[in-house]
Amino acid sequence: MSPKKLYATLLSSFGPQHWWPAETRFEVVIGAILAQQTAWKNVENAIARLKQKNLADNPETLAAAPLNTIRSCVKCTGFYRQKAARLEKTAAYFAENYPTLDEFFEKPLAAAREELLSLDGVGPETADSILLYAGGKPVFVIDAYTRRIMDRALEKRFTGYEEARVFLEKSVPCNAGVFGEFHALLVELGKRHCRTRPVCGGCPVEKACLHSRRNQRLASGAGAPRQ
DNA sequence: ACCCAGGTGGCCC
DNA sequence: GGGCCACATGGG
Repeated sequence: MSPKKLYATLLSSFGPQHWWPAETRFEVVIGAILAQQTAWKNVENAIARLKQKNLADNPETLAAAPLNTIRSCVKCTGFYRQKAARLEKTAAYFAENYPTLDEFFEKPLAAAREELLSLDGVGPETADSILLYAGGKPVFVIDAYTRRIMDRALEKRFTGYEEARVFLEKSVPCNAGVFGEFHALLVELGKRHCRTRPVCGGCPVEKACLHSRRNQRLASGAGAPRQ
């Protein structure tokens, strides 16, 4: 199946996902860091706590907040000592250089991307999430779901992040709205299927259903695939 | 009592 | 480039 076909299939079965769930650009930045290796529900919780203390409004206030306060807010997302420190440092960087974030996103894409990647705790996926969902830049976000689905549904393997990104960016119209929707749909597919059930019925993309490590193990011999 | 979650950085070969 | 580890809470 081609990526384009996969996109069409997912869009018609799941409908638009309206990502990224955030009220401001800065909330996207915060959420992108907090969402690492964590269920989104925990991120919502953490952002709600930050907002309650008015710490999610702008980089300055977050940068000025006591580390322990940030920790207590983000504890529910795991890796909370790391994440609190990285949030504070990232906030300090923007507060110092681009207080409103607007000037940052006016920069050329490549320059903005490199700058994000230089921040502690911001790797390729986090950087691209910020560029795409906060900045409206046409970059495709590659996450674990996307890789597994590419492996199994498209039977395509990539050597690294960049190769996967370029491939997906070329697979559909180069448009931030389309990229964002496609990525959100891939995550939705991953979330709905196969987390608890090795084989799911009614999946719009059957081959994508065996994508977790556990399910691959179950499917590849040891366990008889049940139905 | 496991396994997994919308990763990243450090270190090794 | 690839493999392994630490980071840590919350839900299935």
